[in-house]
Amino acid sequence: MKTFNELNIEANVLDALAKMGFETTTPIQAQAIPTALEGKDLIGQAQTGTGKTTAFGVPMIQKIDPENKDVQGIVIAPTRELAIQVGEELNRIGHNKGVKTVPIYGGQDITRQIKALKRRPQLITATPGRLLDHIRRRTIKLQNIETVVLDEADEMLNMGFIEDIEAILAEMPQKHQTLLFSATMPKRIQLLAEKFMNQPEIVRVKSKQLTVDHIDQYYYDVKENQKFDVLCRSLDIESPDLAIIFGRTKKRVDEVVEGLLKRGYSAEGIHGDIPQVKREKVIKRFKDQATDILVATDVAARGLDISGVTHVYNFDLPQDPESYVHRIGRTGRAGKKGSAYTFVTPREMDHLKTIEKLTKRQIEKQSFPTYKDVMEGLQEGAIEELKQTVWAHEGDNYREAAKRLLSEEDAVDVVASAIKLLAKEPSQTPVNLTSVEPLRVKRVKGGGQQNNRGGRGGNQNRRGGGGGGRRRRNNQKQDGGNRRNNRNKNQ
DNA sequence: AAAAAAC
Repeated sequence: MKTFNELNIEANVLDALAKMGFETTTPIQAQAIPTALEGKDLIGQAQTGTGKTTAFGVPMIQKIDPENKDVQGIVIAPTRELAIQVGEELNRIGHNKGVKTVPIYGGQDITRQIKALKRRPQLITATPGRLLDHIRRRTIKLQNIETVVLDEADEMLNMGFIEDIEAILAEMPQKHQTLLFSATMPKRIQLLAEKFMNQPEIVRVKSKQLTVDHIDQYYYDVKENQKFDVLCRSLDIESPDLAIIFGRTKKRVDEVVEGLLKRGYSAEGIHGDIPQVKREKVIKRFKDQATDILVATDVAARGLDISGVTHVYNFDLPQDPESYVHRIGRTGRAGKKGSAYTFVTPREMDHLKTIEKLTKRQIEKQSFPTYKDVMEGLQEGAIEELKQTVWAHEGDNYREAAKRLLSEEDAVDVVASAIKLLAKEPSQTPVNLTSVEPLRVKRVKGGGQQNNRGGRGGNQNRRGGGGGGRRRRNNQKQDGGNRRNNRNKNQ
């Protein structure tokens, strides 16, 4: 494993990386940084969560002349949140060098962006449409662009941005370096590379490194109308620190949020019809752990890097098997462990098999969570919470109160009552979801998938038995109605 | 058919 020190990175960038806690490189970084530093065009076939942003950010920033106040680099990303996030990371990497990055995306007041651009950032991270808008308004000038990065190129293709991308690339007046990152390399992206790139070097992260080894994957075999109750039970048993729940449609997301709120969970939703300002607030609250549960469409499936996400739920199977990998990649980040639970209705079982083939991992069937499981889980959690507070009361006057109580009541009864008080019965408020969208799967001819993953097929069945209930509960509910709204952060 | 994205 290589460290950043070995890669000819200039001191102040290296220093910034160290401050960010980055020492050893990921495979894509080790391969892409030296190539990009040589000034070569590069195609990086790598997925989200592999350290891509640093892989292109370091060479991009190293190349910048901080005395020059023109825009010297542009990153194009498929979603607004991603543009924001990449911008934040570039700002950190470029901080010591005095390199400024401004995110440019739709849904935000354009005069505000023009003001930010007047402060002369050297880097811009953008979504395609708004970037094009600025280019045509001449509020972003391209004459000194040195580097262009296309992030998640295949996703931009899927979302129909390819014409915008081509229009942007065609506007570039002079020679520049182009770095293209894509999880898959469909024909259309290859053509784009041929047209706009100059003898690109191809860097591939091996298939095995693409898979998500530290994420435990499970599925629940459910009927459509059981999903919501199973979700709540699973949340009660698992007690995630932070969870993301993916739904298939915007309406679906709204309904799940509403249902969760009705039952006392702390949840917020995000999708493309939510006003941009609210979207950013929702993400911020979730990052700050002020909200425990984020319910989302695939707008949040790619690239979002939120630390502390312990659980991902696929409330609905994703249409596109690729999307499954991206969704579950929101957990288990930075080497931490994560769990992914997928709800599968009987007619969707074939689709699940397709996903298993793609990820080369078996997704383990999880037994239906019973009410008894939930109560056991809640009780265990309550016991855990009690245990954590036991020593805290040493020597204070609560001990005296406890002695008085124990002189009157049976000790076991007292503790049992305490557990019962803490292990609040889950809300049974009826919730009825109406937005059942049947899954439509593209028919694929003769197995000719367009995903050239370069690996063998077949499952690598890595975990045999141990199908039973595993439970880890850390945080516990507080009192009454807003039990999930207050979090017990201190151990 | 849905999702995302420029006004």
